[in-house]
Amino acid sequence: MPELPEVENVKISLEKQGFIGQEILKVELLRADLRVPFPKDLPRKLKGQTFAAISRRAKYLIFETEKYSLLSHLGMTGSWRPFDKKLKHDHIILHFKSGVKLAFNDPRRFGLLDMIDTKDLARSRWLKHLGPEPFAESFTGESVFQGTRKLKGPIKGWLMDQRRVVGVGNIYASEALFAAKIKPSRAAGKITRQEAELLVVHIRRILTDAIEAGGSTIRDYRNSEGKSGEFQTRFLVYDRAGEKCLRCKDGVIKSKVIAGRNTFWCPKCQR
DNA sequence: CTTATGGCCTGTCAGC
DNA sequence: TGCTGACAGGCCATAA
Repeated sequence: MPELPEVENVKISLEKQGFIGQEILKVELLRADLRVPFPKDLPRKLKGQTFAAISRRAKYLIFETEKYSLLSHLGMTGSWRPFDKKLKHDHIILHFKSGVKLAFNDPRRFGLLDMIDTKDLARSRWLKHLGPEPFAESFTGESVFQGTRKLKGPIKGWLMDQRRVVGVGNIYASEALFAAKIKPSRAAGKITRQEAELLVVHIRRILTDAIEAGGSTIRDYRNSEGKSGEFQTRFLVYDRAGEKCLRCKDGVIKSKVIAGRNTFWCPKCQR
């Protein structure tokens, strides 16, 4: 579900609600697993710890304590919210010393929770294969150009491959390629240096705008205060199949499954 | 190494 | 009003 802007907004909203500095008194597990089993020692390791920071790496949200980190992935439908009353699909509830509680809810259960020693985070099985953050200095037009040479798969798949660059999922891949005027089906290896440069600029711009707009809500996404995003009102191609292109006013937006997911583009102004 | 595919789950919506 | 099938913002294992 959530891509980088959505996860970033969950992080911001959790910070805003004062979850940093909260000491965990009790961990209430309502089931044994999500995408993978919860570590058996998860409650024992969390109990007595205090959240020192909440961070994001790629689409992972990480609650850091001095010793351990609770790493979470929202999958398609995961959400964190201050616990008030039990809802269907609540899977874990953290009880804090202040009396406040925090619940993780995930209907489809594509999400993930794991406990990792904070010092080992970057080397963990979840984070070690990840590519650069889109805002990292190392992510440049030149690095995209070099990293795509000779690849035959579609550029859209490359963008969504978290080993290449993180945080871009199905929606923002279509939007960024539209902005850069590149057809999603084009072989990654055929992207020119100039196009790679444009792509980086637009990925950053779109992600930045989407973060500021509170992310995109198609259906499920809410931040931890229950607020929907607004960026879905500014999609230029995503979910617009059959509509006139908003840029060239001539092409009709097409859609087709590329890299395993529905993809949208303008056949007239994307090459 | 790269790329394609299937599977994990539930909920919702369109079409019958 | 059901029922069925397709589809949904992600990721991983597997196979070719």
